[in-house]
Amino acid sequence: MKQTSLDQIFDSYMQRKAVFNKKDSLTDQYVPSKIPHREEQINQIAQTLAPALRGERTSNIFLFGTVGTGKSVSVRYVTKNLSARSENIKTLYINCKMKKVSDTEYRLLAELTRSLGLRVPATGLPTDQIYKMFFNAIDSKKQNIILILDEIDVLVKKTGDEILYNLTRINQDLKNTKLSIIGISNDVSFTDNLDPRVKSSLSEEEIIFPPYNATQLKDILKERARIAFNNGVLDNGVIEKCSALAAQEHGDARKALDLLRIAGELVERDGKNRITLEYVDKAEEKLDFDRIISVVSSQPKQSQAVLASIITLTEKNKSIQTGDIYSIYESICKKRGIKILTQRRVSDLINELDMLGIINARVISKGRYGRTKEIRMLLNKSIVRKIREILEENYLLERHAQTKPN
DNA sequence: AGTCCACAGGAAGGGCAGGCGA
DNA sequence: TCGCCTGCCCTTCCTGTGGACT
Repeated sequence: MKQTSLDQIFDSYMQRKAVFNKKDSLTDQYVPSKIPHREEQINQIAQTLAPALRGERTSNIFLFGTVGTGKSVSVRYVTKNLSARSENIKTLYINCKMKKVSDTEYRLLAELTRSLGLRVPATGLPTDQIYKMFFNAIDSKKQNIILILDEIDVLVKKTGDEILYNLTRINQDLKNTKLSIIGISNDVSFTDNLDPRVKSSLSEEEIIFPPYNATQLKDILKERARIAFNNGVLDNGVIEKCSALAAQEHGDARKALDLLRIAGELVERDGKNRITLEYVDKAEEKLDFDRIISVVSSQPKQSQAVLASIITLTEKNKSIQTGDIYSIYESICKKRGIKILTQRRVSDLINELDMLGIINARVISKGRYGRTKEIRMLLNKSIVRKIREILEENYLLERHAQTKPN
């Protein structure tokens, strides 16, 4: 791109009336000064944690609710205010879903210890040693520590509940520090499979976060939009539309905020200064598109090869089963010189693609003809086309002679 | 009622890379 | 450098299974 055109872009950007005033307030890191429709839950959390102000140990709390129901933000809201009142109250927040950061017992303890200012190697130490390090780090002075484990269900599903057992018993050995745990789970039935001892000590208090309805989402968006955008930017009905779309997704406030933010970004990019309903549609499309594309691009080669097989079969419009995928997968690997994994492993890779929401895999029985998984592509044609391009670039699929018209 | 298909998916363990202390 | 520890990816071996067919 030539220098002049860059200047033009920057100049015209600066000349335009800005869409955003404070974009941060539409992200999920932002802790607003009030959180509509969560007063009851916030009070409950605050009452449970209040004894920390007197240096007493507080009950462990378990928060349940689907994605975007305000669990994390409510907890952060309370702990932020609590920490402001006392220097001796420290909050450790960790999201257990962070791949390669906190999704195993070792990594979780390492990350926690690191957040306390110690240097910890990424691997290499025995778990009991890292446990000791963590223990010593938190027990170094008289204080209350509130440990927030977000998406705790992901951790337990992956590594078992032993770590929770250890953490919930740690208070017996701590001399100075009082530790309490706040577990946050998106999976409502999560505690059913926990060790009863862990369950009882972890859920001394249980708080449910029901999904927001469209009206509640509207209140939340109004409040945030007031801070986020400059006056007169929003067209009538934009907030309502974002709320309605997010309400369809199990009342997910995060999605509602994302829609609003991306709509604003798209408007800015087009050099306009009004967010219209049309831009909400575009934002929704972009949200889906971006998520899937980044997921697919970051998949390892083997997983992409499996996906390439599925796309090949989808294009043939046949019903797709594990065995079909495996034979196409084998031929792709042979052609490209990739190591061929066993069917057992490929079966797991198929399950992973299912978990990512790219495909739908359902176990079916064909009676005499065996049991298998029936696989369906979940994505629409434009996304599949884009994925195809990515796989072509990675030499996992042949280039189409020409793209078919729709 | 029994058989049998084509897998599903659990359990155990091998091999590797990254990292530690001695 | 060596022995030991970890997580991760993968294989091998295995048991389980829904329902069409005999």
